[in-house]
Amino acid sequence: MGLDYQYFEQMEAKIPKGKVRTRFAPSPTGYMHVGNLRTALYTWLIARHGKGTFILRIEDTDQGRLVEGATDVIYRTMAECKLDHDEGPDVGGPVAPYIQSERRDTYGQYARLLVEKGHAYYCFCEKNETEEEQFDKVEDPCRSMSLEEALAKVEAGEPYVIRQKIPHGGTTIFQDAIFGDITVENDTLDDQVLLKRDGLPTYNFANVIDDHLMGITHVVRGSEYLSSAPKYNLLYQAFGWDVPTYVHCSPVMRDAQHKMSKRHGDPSYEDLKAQGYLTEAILNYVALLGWSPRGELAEKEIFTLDELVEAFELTGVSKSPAIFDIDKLTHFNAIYLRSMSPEAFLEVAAPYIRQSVTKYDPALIAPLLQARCEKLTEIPEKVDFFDTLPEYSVELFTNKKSKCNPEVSKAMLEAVIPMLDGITQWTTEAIHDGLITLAEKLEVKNATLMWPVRIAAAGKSVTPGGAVEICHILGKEETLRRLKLGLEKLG
RNA sequence: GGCCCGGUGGUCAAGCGGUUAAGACUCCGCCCUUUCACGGCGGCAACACGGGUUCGAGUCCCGUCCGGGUCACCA
Repeated sequence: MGLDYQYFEQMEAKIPKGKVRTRFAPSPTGYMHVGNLRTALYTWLIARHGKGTFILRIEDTDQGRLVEGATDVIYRTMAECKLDHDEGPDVGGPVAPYIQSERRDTYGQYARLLVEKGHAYYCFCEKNETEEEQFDKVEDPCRSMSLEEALAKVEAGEPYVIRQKIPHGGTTIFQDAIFGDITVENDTLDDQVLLKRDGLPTYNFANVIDDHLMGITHVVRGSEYLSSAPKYNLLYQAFGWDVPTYVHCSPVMRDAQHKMSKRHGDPSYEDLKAQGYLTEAILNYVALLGWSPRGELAEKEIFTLDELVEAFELTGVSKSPAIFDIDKLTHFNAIYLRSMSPEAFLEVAAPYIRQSVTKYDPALIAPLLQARCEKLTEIPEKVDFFDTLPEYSVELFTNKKSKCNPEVSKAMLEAVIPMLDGITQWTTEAIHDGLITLAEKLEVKNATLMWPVRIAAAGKSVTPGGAVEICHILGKEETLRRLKLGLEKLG
């Protein structure tokens, strides 16, 4: 089983060089964590900021965890977020394939190359079944086995794994763009499994091989991998390869001690969308969870994707974990909602309006909502009174600030009904002018007249829009019907 | 337990030896007003602790405490 050196030369020859290349490498689990999304964003941002290449790679080496349709979620999310990739399983590229399960042979080749170089060895030990509380490092007997003996066992069909041979003694220093230089004693490192018994690589090994072979210049990942980084360095050194820039990001937390996780019911990107959040708002918020702009831009919070590309610098990435604050996301969402053009808002709001309104045109209702909702999902409840007047209590006619009580309200409605009945052109202007003029005539505050009208028209104490807008949308006939009903209620 | 990392208001955070320690969210007032919002103005609230170094320390060093990560043939 000699090694095919030409193979390695060919692989090396394909590696693109000279510009920034980053990769987002999710394992297909079926949903996008907020933390994952942020990693994807930062990775994409580094590539775009550096006018480089962004690659999508699928890490599916865990055969036991494959989920049907899971890669689709990744493609869809990336597309929705406009985090476009230049190379990947779907679009191809110079260093294809971009799915790890299709690169199986490569990992085996490189693992054996490493054995030959003396930096890895075959291990035939039985799987260590979860030894609890066993922290002590023990020397693997296979480490000192001769290569001839090991190869003979392999020939004989004995199952094996390939382990990294960590040097005894000495220290390894690795540099991280966020955390700086970190030094560790080699003796604290384990002889990591590189190639599993099933012939597939471990995550760590596959990463090193792929990142090198794909010419990745910046490796962005979660800080949970920080402690395995020295082993990566040793691997790069063993192969004689350049070490890429590491960018370790601290996790997005649900509270001070727990990472956000699907298990605990924390929302994924998809969940947030379903809760009425806009993609742009989610991205903007997530960008600022663990990164903040420097200098002049330090106070800026609202960023378009293009602005992020321009402003994003590694120096602004935080070392400490950040707690996800749904209230602040909600605030960002409200800002995005309000800043949309009326047409754009109508488009996103219409489906929600239609959930509870069928008799009236969403285009008339949407303008009342734009400044009044923080999430799209709040809409149906806010406008439910349009289709059907809810049951309501006469108590609603009492309002201190508007100087209203049932008695006053009754008088107001008695004056309003004939006035509205006389309007021929049912426009907001006509209704507004009619009511204002009437208030003047009756010598009452506008609020005193408006309050009972709105209550009778909507049957709710809090409504989007005021009396004028609501009456206008309801139409003359329905308005008069409701006001008369209110009057009856007031006896 | 070993090793690694982190620690500015409740939350996100700026700060790079000298500042009245920014800003945003939340919360609370006030103004605007046709309810509620929007908008405007104002307010509450922080350098984990102890030692150094220095004329001077949130900023540098050491220790303590607290939190996180990791120690898989999972990623």
